[in-house]
Amino acid sequence: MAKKFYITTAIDYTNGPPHIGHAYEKVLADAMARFVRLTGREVYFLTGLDQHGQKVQQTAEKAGVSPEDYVKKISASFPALWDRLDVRRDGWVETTDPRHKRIVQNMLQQLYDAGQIYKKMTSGWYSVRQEQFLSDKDREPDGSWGPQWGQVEEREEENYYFRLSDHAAWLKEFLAAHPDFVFPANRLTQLINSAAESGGTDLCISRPKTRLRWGIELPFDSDYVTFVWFDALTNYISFAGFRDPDKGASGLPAFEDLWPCDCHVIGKDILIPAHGIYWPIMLHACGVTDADMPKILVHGFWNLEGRKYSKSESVEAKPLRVLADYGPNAIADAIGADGLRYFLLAEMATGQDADLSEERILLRYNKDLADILGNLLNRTLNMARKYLPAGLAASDSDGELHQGLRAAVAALPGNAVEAMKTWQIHKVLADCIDTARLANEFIDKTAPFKLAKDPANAAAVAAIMRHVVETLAHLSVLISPAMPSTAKRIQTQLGWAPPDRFTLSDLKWGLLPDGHLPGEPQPLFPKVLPPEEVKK
RNA sequence: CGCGGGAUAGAGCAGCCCGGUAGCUCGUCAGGCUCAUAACCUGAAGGUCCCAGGUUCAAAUCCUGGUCCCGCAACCA
Repeated sequence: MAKKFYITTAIDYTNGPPHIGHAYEKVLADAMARFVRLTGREVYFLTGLDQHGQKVQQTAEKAGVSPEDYVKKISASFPALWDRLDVRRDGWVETTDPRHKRIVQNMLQQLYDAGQIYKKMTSGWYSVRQEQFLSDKDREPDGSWGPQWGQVEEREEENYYFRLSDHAAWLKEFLAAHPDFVFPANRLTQLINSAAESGGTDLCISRPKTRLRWGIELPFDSDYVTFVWFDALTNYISFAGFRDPDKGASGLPAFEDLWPCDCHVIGKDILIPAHGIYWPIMLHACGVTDADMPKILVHGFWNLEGRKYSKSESVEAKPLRVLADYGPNAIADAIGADGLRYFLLAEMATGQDADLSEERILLRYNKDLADILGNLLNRTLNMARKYLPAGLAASDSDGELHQGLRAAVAALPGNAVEAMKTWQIHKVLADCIDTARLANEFIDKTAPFKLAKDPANAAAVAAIMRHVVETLAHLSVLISPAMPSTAKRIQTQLGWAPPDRFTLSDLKWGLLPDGHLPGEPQPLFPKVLPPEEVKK
């Protein structure tokens, strides 16, 4: 079998319900996966949850429940949201999964046997109240420990360390030789600089069970668990079927069909050091070759209303008029799952930061989706049914405006493929909306609603309607990675659907046959207006 | 001189790599249209492209210096 396109997201930490950043990353990866499928390639999309760790243990204790029960409860809210948002995953990660635990222990044992893991005593400042060691970052500006830490004392602790330093030189060479390891390029630069400064430090990979019991036990010392690095990063490989002892029976995919991963979709906060330094070195130390290293796409962050509000002393946060809050569920309540997907994907240039504000959310939805795209479909179907009761008809009527629209539509698939080489999905969407604008202009300028008054213009009207309906059919396919259910709704109304195994290269003028009768128009995106604007 | 990003019309952004009339969306103003979700289409006003130098026939774009904003800095998500 040909290698599938293997795409993953960061796994979400289950110490709270999902927020907009979680949703963006999953929607982005899902749209990428759908786009690649549309080009005809098989895809495996993996996402899931990081359930271990100190914060979960502490939060659970505070709530008076076991970590197992707490995780179970919080974990459910993630897949529920992904279902709602049409995030179609092929595999699902839960780090408490015994199949995962087995591989983590296998890798740790291998590295231990190879002398890559050793035990060392270190000392540091420990907060008794928070049950954690503190770093200099936790100090107050004057160097003291803040009152939130309670009593702070110097403590000694023995832990296991991974010989990161052995591989620092390899990593530098690897990064220099593989500029496509990280996208966008500026993130790679940052990583290379960061790797160049690194060197001597090894990575602490354990916690004594006295302090943290909620994790995967070290296979060579039952008094310790491993945490975050070997626990979470390894999901990309364990759930891809790496060293699967029950191949075929485990329910995991065949590793050779997936690896190396084509794209780890992650946020900019976890590139350095986790995904850019630890992860490739872990893989390298376990014997993964340079040619089999994964690739990484780094996306930006959503800032809440320009982040100015939290800083300025005038704390007057803008009151929300339509949204209950800025959580993904509240936004989807207002503008639908595809409305949210569209906003997230269109508003953020992949890799950059963007602002989250109610104003922008409503603008994107009401303008792009309702006025431009939705209204285009609506007016088109109304006219088609009125003027072409016998369905689409052949016509040799043509003109510059017709040619212009055809040329714009014909350019869409190629432009989309080009833009998606660097995952610029916002460009694909902007292109689609621009084409819908052009179709609106085409209608206004050719004025079929005037021509239709005289039966002598039948051929001209037929040509115009054919052009707009074809345009809409093309657009429905091109927006489908970003808005899968909207694509289906458009196609239902058009009375057309792409046949099985339809790919982008099949997207050519002439999708709809003569005699085709478009369906009933239904508003795709009802306007969502703030209360004071509904007045009339 | 720790690293990286940003500064372009009232707002949000593109253009910068590969110099050549400063562009898009929203908002504002005026007009058109009526098939359509009070939607659509056309036109206008609005900018010292952060500052100061330099290179050039020509700089938003290239070079140097500076200012301000944001993020990250390798033992704990």
